[in-house]
Amino acid sequence: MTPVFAHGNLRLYLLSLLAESPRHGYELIQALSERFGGTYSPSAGTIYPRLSKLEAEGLVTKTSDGRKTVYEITDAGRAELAARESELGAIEDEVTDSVRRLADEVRAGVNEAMRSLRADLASAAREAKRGRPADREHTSDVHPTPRQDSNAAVRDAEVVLNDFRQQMRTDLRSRAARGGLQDAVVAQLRHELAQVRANVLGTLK
Amino acid sequence: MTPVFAHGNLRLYLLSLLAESPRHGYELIQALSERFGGTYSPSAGTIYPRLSKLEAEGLVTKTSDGRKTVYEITDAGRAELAARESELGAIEDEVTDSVRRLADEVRAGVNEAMRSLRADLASAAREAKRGRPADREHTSDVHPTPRQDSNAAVRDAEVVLNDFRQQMRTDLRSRAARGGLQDAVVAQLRHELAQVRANVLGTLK
DNA sequence: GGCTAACTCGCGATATATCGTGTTCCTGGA
DNA sequence: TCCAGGAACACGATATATCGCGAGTTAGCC
Repeated sequence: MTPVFAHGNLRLYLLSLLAESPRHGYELIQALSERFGGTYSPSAGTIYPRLSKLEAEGLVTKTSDGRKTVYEITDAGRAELAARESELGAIEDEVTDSVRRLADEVRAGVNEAMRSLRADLASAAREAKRGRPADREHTSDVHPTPRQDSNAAVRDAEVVLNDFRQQMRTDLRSRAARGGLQDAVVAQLRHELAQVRANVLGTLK
Repeated sequence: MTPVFAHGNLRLYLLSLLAESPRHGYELIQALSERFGGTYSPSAGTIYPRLSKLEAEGLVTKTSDGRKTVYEITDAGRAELAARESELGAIEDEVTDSVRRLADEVRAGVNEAMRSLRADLASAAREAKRGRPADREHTSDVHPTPRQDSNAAVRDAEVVLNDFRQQMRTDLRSRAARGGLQDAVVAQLRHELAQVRANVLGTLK
């Protein structure tokens, strides 16, 4: 993965941010993210080691303040910054370019497309292990293209089933909370659901 | 945003993971992510408070080991888990459903589409300024108040509901796999379930 | 029995820090 | 002058912990 900041550039950029005002680490991450339209969010693993280094070099000072750690630029830091101010504009342009390229890659990426498929696979694996009849419906689908079109009906059915279960649960629970829930009701539910299943199975045949 | 784990479910699920083997917090996050096909990755802010709570309740123990903090289930934890083992299957299914729905939303989402645009806007602004250029499963409370009696029926009902859902799902999916599942069947299912609910509600009154 | 105030919970956001990998840069010796 | 080895660097992954919001649940009062 091509880094957004080239060798030494982040160091200088952090210094320029701290020249505006003292900040703590997380604020610097946010500031960077904001400056590049939310597209680039440097990870903590990028920022904190750099800040430690800057401190070791005497360009910033660290002040612990409760949960936060405020960093402040020193005179030496300001001097360093002044000496290399001309580089800053170029750095910003470079970063903007990198970030734009990254965004394009993400947009074209297939990354997100397989998520629901993977969820199905995981659940199928789990069901198989539990000894239930595994429903391997999607496992043969090699293509990342989601099966939602061909299976819209199945999906609808799942929503129907799930909603029903949620509602019944709420009903029964609130009933149990005030008064008791008789076993007879549960028996009735069991019976009626068995009936529903038989009916649907009949239609399918 | 609808939570993936319903009220109290994460607590139980974490316990079940720790029953398999002691783990540290980050491992639990990974384990959860793995179980749901990488689709659901609980944040640290979800896991650590829950672990602290479990520790305060005496269901797990915390052992600091260098950079890591290993959590281990206690006998009390195992007891709690055993008492509610029947709920685990339902929880897994629920989570799978939630996650699938979430994935569908993301897939349909426009989120990523504006990124590079925003990067452009941010850079333009900068140049201008530069002057030129699930439901509720719950129940086991924090306080070990034994009231299993009123809950036994609810538990039974939950098992009934879950089994039904599981079976119907398998039925419908295998049907969809060989031939098509007509919308009419889904409509029928919806209708019949509404009827069942009305009947049960009638009995409750 | 009904209502609501208090409490619990899931979770993203906030906050910090280290480690390992792959790359780039720089320096001293051939 | 060239180039090899090491230092410096950017960064994702690893690791932990707290805060506050919104939604769900319960307990207690009437």
